[in-house]
Amino acid sequence: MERTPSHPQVSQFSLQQVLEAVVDPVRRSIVTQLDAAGEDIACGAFDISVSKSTATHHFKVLREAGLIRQYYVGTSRMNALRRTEMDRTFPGLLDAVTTAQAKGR
Amino acid sequence: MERTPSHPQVSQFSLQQVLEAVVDPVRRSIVTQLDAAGEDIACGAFDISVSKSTATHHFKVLREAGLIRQYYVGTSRMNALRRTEMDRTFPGLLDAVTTAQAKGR
DNA sequence: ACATAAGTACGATGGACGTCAAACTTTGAT
DNA sequence: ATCAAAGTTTGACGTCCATCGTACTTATGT
Repeated sequence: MERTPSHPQVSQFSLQQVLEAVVDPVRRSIVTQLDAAGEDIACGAFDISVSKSTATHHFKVLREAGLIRQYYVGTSRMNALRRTEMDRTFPGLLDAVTTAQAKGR
Repeated sequence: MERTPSHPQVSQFSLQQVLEAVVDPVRRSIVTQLDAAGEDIACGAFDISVSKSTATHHFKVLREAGLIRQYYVGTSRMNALRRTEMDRTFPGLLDAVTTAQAKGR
């Protein structure tokens, strides 16, 4: 188990990767829940409808796209939305997604 | 050949469909070129690197997502960006995509 | 009428991706 | 020491999708 997962730097963010991340409904739901909560959430505390191994996969995709930051607290892996950095790189993108999601689209 | 293709109404736009449309590099390039041109462009006048049949497929996906409007002029099929309607439905989304694209991400 | 131009329609194909189960690792609690 | 909790890793599987070539349609020009 890799205890210190690697995160991309802001300079490495790519639109392609971010779009590929948020195009999946499960991953978009994760982002939305993180955004709505306003605080970090453990992997197991999300309301998602897939198996644990699939969830791990989704978190990895989100992390590698730069959308979330992950760190361990005991056996739990916490997830933080990298909002500021995303907003700086792709202004309006995250807002557009979370807003549309909140409106039921 | 269907001469009057159907376009979705604004009320039918879905974030999922729009994201699925713009996640493809070729389709995103089409949107970007349309946005940059500021005028309608015929299918054949785009700078794309796929075959004609594949291009047709991409235009169809964009049309069904509500991103473009298509109409015939002679044998040419013109494409118009549905900017206003998109902006009203998903504020900031199109801007975020085209801006990031223009900045080379 | 005939030829050309511009797309469309229809399979077929190959690769990518979401999904899961099973086995494993690490940490914390009893 | 043991056990349970929380994720990870690996491999496999099915499906979806971007792509293409070929054949077809419609309109324009000669």
